[in-house]
This record gives sequence, structure tokens and C-alpha cells, in this order.
Amino acid sequence: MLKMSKLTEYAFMVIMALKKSDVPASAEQVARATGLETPTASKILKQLKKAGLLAAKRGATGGYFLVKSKQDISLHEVIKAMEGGMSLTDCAEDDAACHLTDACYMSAGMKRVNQVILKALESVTVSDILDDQKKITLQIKP
Amino acid sequence: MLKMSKLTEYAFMVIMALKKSDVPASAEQVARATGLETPTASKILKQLKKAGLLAAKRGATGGYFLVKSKQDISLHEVIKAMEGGMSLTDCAEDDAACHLTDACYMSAGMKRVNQVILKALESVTVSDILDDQKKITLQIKP
DNA sequence: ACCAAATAGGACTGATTAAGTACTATTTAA
DNA sequence: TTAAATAGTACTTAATCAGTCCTATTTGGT
Repeated sequence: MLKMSKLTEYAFMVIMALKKSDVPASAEQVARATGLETPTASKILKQLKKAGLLAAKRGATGGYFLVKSKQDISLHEVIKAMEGGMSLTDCAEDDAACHLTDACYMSAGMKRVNQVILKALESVTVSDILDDQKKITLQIKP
Repeated sequence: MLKMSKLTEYAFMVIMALKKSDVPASAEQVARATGLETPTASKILKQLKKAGLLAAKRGATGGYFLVKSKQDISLHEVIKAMEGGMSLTDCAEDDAACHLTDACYMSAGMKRVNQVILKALESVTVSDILDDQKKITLQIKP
């Protein structure tokens, strides 16, 4: 099944549990809010921090907080932070990564499909997922 | 990285190597045409046959052939045949599969995003990937 | 009738990745 | 100085993927 990893799913929950505030939330608080185990929540927070989606304050009274609002964080950013990105095939990313030696002409087509999906993931934000407001439609032009 | 499995990638190559004809191609012929090892090609052919994308003729002079033309086989069909489908999250498929016990409101939103991606995968066919003709655009309506 | 060439269906193994946990160092406010 | 927190890394187990192999069945040709 083509799907996100569980840690990526959890990442959405973690982001939803955070605020863009000067009062940071500790990994333990996030764990409680989300229902995740503390080490797991901690791992995800570190990863999101490393990707720049969160900021952290160290030491006592420290913790994590968002650096931008949820409506400015796209699904793609989260997937990129947790899994390194999204690409249907290797060749959609890198032409040289073709599995065939000679005659495969898929890469251009795969790239285009990949772009469509990427665009969808970039267009939808964490707050969209929560708000359930934005209508999304797909249009194919021949 | 959110991506298709290698076997799924190979499946596209396998389909491209086949024709909708009364002269079926054997697994070995497909292997030669694609550059895959024969057992691997065979495994993929069996799986595509099982999913109904191909038909097979057994016995000597037997082999595999397409039951519909490449422009009628969508990416989603291939992914479904090889990986069982595509769903960003468990909860996008099944509401009961929420990782949280109480307050997660993502599922509706995830479902919508999932639908967009699914639609993209359904709208593009194997021949589109090869032909590189069809223009695809995504439009977000607020 | 027999043989050779195919598909059908499992079963098996090794490699890679994911998930979860644990440990140590560093930072910082009280 | 101490307690509470992040930072970074390493480890272990589980799950999935990739690839191969074996046996049974089918079927056309000689």
C-alpha cells in the first residue's frame, strides 16, 4: 500500500498539538496531548525541528513551538521533514535512476504525474486538514 | 520517502512491453524486453493477471496479453494491483483506524486530500505516461 | 502417447526500512 | 547547584520488500 509512514501521521498530530507561542510545550506535554509515547513524540519533535518547521527552547521551561501558523505549513513540508520527500518513482526525481538500460520513456510522464501530486500536497495545509473548509478539485485539460 | 515499490515501477515497464493481441508474450520474452530477470517478470505478470489487468494463455505457445489498451489502464489500477492501493493514512480509508483515542479531526480532511491524489492517479493512464501528450493541471477552488 | 514450453501458486531467504526505545551530553531557569 | 528540558546518536525488534526457487498443471506439437 502506497502510504505515509506512521511517524508522518503522528507528525500531523504533533503539529496540531502545538501553538505558535512563547510558551513552549515539552515533549512530555505533547505526548500527553496526542496520546503518543514520550520517546516517540520526542523523536518526531526533533525531526520537525531539524527540518525547520518548529523551533525549540532548551533547558528548564524549554520546549517546542511552531515558527509559522498551521495554515502556512503544507502537507508536503511535513512529509518532506519526516520522510525526505515524495516521488512516485526514482526516475521522476532523477533521470539517471532509470531501471532500464535502454528504452524506457516513462520519466517525463512520471515527472508530470508527480508534479500534480506534489502540487496537491503543497496546496493543502495542516489547518485545511483540520478545518475541513477548503474545497479541492482536480481538473484535467486534454 | 513516499514512493511506489520497485515492483510497481517494473509493472509499468511490463505493461508497456505487452500488446493487446492474440499472440501472447511469455514471461521470458517480457523479461528480455524489459531487462528484468525472468522470475521477477514472472512474479509481476502473475500479479497483474490476478488483478485482471492481463489475461494469460497456459501451456505451450502460451503467455500474457493485455485485456484492454494502455490508454484505458490508469496508474491507480496498476498501483492497486501491485500494492493493494493508495491511501495517505489509515484513517483516510477507515474512520475506525484513528491512532488517537479521542480528539483527532483529521480524517475528513485527509480523505479529501486523498481523493485529489487518487483522482490524479486515476486520470492518468499508462499510455499518457509514455506519450507525454496529455497536459495535466491542478486547480484549487477556495 | 509423449515431450517441451508455458502459466499457477506457494514458500522461502536475505536485505532494507520502519518503529520504538534508551542513553549520554548539553543547555538553562530558578 | 539542581532539576527540567532539548540534542544527538545508537540500538533492537518488527515488518515489509525484493528476489528466487520449486512443484503442479495446462497445452500444443511431434
